[in-house]
Amino acid sequence: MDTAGPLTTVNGSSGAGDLLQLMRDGKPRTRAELIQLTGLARSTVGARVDALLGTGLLAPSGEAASTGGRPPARFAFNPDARVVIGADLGATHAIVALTDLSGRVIAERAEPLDITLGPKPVLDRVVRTAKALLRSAGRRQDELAGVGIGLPGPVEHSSGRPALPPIMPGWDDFDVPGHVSSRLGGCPVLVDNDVNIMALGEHATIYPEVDHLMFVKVATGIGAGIISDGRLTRGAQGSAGDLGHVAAPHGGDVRCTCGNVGCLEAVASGPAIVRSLAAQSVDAGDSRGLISLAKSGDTVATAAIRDAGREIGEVLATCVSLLNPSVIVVGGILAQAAESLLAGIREVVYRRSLPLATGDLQIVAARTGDHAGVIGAATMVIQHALSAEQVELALTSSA
Amino acid sequence: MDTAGPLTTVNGSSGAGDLLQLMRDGKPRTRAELIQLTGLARSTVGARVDALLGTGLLAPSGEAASTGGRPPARFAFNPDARVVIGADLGATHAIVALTDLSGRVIAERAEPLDITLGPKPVLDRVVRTAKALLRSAGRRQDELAGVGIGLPGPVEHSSGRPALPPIMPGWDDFDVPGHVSSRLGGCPVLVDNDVNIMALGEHATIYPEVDHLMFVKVATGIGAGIISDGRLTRGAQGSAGDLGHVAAPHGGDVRCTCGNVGCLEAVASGPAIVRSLAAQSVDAGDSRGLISLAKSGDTVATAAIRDAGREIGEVLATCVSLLNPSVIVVGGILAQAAESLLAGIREVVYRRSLPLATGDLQIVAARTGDHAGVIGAATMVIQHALSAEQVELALTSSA
DNA sequence: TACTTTTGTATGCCGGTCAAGCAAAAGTTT
DNA sequence: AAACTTTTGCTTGACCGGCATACAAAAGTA
Repeated sequence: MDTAGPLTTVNGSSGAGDLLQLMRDGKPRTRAELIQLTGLARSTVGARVDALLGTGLLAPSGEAASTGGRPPARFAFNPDARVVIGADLGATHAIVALTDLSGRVIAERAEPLDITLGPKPVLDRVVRTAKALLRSAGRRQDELAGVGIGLPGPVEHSSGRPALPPIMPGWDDFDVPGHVSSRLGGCPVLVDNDVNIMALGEHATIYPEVDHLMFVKVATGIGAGIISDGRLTRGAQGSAGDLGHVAAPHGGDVRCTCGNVGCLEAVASGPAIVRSLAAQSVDAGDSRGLISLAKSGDTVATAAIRDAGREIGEVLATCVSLLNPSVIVVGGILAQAAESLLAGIREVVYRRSLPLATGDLQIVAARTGDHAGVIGAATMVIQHALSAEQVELALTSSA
Repeated sequence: MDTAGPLTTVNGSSGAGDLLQLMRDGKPRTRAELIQLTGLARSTVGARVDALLGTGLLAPSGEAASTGGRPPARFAFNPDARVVIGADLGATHAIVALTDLSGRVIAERAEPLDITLGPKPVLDRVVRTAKALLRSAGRRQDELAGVGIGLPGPVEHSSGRPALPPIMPGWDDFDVPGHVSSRLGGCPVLVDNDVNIMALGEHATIYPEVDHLMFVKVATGIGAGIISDGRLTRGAQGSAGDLGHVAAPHGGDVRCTCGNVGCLEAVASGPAIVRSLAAQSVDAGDSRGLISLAKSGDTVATAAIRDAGREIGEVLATCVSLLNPSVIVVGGILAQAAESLLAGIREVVYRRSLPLATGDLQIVAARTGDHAGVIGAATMVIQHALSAEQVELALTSSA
């Protein structure tokens, strides 16, 4: 006899997470298609679909054409079931976005914010903005699946604590997830390096099929996020991808802020290019000014950017040989002068790398643009919240 | 043996593979300890232990001290349950070894073998040697868990076919596993690049706890095998780690066999060092001669090796920044002059890399020595054969 | 209205796991 | 030698997830 109190619904929800993974691509499917796709029994698929409909993660999506009988109902992943906050903190600005579960930005707010103010004031500001975004979108806090934060420095991802960040005084070892989570109803908070996050965002939204990708950010600093076998590579201390202080082949003995000489960042970053222009009596002001110059067709500026691209290309050629990626995405503010920068990079990489490695290597500009950071931060949270384990945990606890 | 009668033995073997993973460390344990460790019920653990005892993968290992009652029986992983063949093919030699399931070499045979003879004669020779080793060790062919083969060129690991190898004429796209497996009773045959295989071997046998490791082979060529997050990184076309034709910072315009100039291999490989000594009127002969010279204390030779180390170090510094490994293992014949080579490498890497990345970075010589290749090849097979899925598959099919 | 196809619901079966109990085995203590 | 302890083997009953099947209701087409 069934001693268990309430009528235990025919089937629990155990494998429902796996089914959701299939639906993540957004394509609507009928039950029959899911049976075909998973090889599960009809009753099992039915139960799991029901469970996912209950959470809202799956939603009806019209009917398919009838073949003479009752038309099958279609279901699709419902990105609006919950929302996510993605935050991209730079040295002097913060962008906070509210996205749906597909990483689409619903609302976004950018504001100047000096990261040197320290973690508490900065994060409190982010939290305030997040709450404002939620409110303006008419979403409740319990619809928030989580918060993703990108920081301009090394972060130990597993704990969410910055690790000796050079430009973030007061942030070292600060418990970012704890501080933010307690102010947003205890939702999950994930933190990572800004470059890793951009790599994640570009990979998930533009190149989901590509298993080996490098995202290179060229701005005030130079860094890379590495997707290898479809997963982000963080390295032993989480400092993987730190290309800024690699030796540039023609770095000479230009002094770098890190104390070393000839670093890539000292010859090919935004400020470095501005300096080299200054030496040629062209005053670009800052990176932004440099981009304006380049866009206006200034040949000295475009040549300087192309030279920087060549220098970066030399380093990337080594990276290509080492990692054999299929795609290199170039982002950061300098990528707004993509033609010149990419021309320099491509020129060197294709010359220096072996045919086997460059066979189907693409070198392209980032397509998520200014949003790269926030989209990536949101993507990190989405991947976590929509993972099979998390979904099943949510289902069993709500049942 | 159990007859497959109606009385289905209390418990099947489904989760037995997981339990074996716990025992892979070789430590003997009692049933009680396994219950504690896995959280499974006593009956379940008992059934799984029985199943594994049946395969021989687990074996009794004495008794533990009694605490007043019947002393508990101890069990340990039994590496002698089956054997593995590891083969390391170089340009001019072949080493074939018979190992147990812990990767320990039981018997080994090295013989000169010209790889340019083409796949069939070479592989047939390997098969013959493998059979001889099995016979001399008194092992039957059905005790063979599989064959691992390392080849001196790029290999598509998933299919086991060489991919446009530069020094292996006739091997391109040859079905190595098919050819070998059909001659050895259909056992699994896994193939990979020789450097990847050495990385695997050194990682599994010496640094099992390290999640991020680079193995750098310095010999006729220069290449690296990358372990990232505990897994081998092969890249999009399987050519990851190909450091030989990366630009060396002081490569100048030395012409390389690849057609490019200034490649690392053209200035820091064995033959390159021999050439540079020749220019100083020192005749080392070949790489082997060079090592003898260095071991005899020849200062010109050791200086040249150290210089090569510096050159390699420059490239590795970039790799360290990119991948942030905990350990760099240097192997290949040149590592036999480890003091000089490592001194050069360390000098540059520690100078050029950021403190965060070098914080706990070790740069060491390979410890598996000449066996690195065969042990790695065997390790690759062992990891496959002892994976949870494979073990359970074997259990269910034998039941 | 008759036919077809999808869907919901109920039921029995199977295999894996757990919890509990009992008896045998193999020690230690008195 | 007898009593006690602890491990181990074996059995039973229960639960759970998933499968297969059956049947009826729903929602179309012919």
